[in-house]
Amino acid sequence: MGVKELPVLSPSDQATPCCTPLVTTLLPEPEAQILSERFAALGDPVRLRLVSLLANAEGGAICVCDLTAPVNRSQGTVSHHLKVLSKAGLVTSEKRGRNMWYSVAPSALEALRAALVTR
Amino acid sequence: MGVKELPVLSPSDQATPCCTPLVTTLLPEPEAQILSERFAALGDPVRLRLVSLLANAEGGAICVCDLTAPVNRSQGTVSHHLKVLSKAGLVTSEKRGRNMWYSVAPSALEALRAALVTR
DNA sequence: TCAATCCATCGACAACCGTCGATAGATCGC
DNA sequence: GCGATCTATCGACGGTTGTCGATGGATTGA
Repeated sequence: MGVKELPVLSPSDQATPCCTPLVTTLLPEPEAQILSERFAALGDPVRLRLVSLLANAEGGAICVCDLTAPVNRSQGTVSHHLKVLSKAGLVTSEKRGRNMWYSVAPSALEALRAALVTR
Repeated sequence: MGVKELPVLSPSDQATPCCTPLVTTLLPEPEAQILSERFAALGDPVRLRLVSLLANAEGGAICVCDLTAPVNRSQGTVSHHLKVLSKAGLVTSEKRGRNMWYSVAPSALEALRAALVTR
C-alpha cells in the first residue's frame, strides 16, 4: 500500500460517509438510507439496552453469555440483535477464547449525534 | 422503597422524561421503551427525509400537499409517516385553512442528541 | 479424547410495518 | 350551495422483524 509517511491528518478523521446534518442540509436519498438503518438499529428497546450495557461495561466490553440475562432474552435472540447493531456499525466484536466480546463504537454514536445537530 | 428525601438534583431543564444518556448510565427499561420509539421513528428513510425537508423549509413548515412529491409516496403514506413522527414528538402540526402544516420539534432532536453523548 | 461451554445460524411463527387505492369529513373559491 | 382541494383514516396486501427452540461448529478444560 505504500505508506510513505504518515499524513498529518487525513481530512476525514472519522471517515463516516453518511452523516450530513439533517437539519442544515436536505438529506439526499442514499444517505437517508444509510442513516435510517443506523437509527433503526437503535429503534428497539432490547438493542438500546444492549448498547447501554456495553457502553457502561467495565473494560468497555461484554461477552454474549453475560448479556442474555440483563435483557432477558434467549441467546439466539441476543445474538440476532448484536448482529443488527454490528451491521449498523454501532458495535464491534472480538473473539477471545470461546467468547465473543462486544463493545460500542463511540465514533458511530458521535456520527449519529452529528446528524442531529439543530440550527 | 421509601424515598426519604428528594435527591440533591434534578434541574431537568427540558422536562423530557426519557433521555438519560445511554453511555453514562445503564438505561432503565421503561426509558429504553420511550427512547427506542423515537429512534425507530427516524429509522425509515422516508421519515428521515420528511424531517430533513421540514427542517430546511423556509418558514420552518410545509403542508402535506407539498411533501408527497419530494418523497415520492402517496398522500396516504405520507400522512401515515407524519403521524409516526408526530407520535414520537419529533414534529408538530398546525391547521391553516384546509392545509396541515408540519414542522420539526428542535428540542426533540436535541433530546435525542443528548441521549447519545459519549464519555 | 471427551464432555462442556459458547455462539452464530436455522426454521417457524406471530406481530408489526410500509405501501397503495379508496373513502369521507373539512374547508375553500365561486 | 356546489364542486374542488386537502388530509386523516380505512382495509388489504406482502414483506420485514422479534422471538423461540434446536442445531452444529469452535474452543476449552479435564
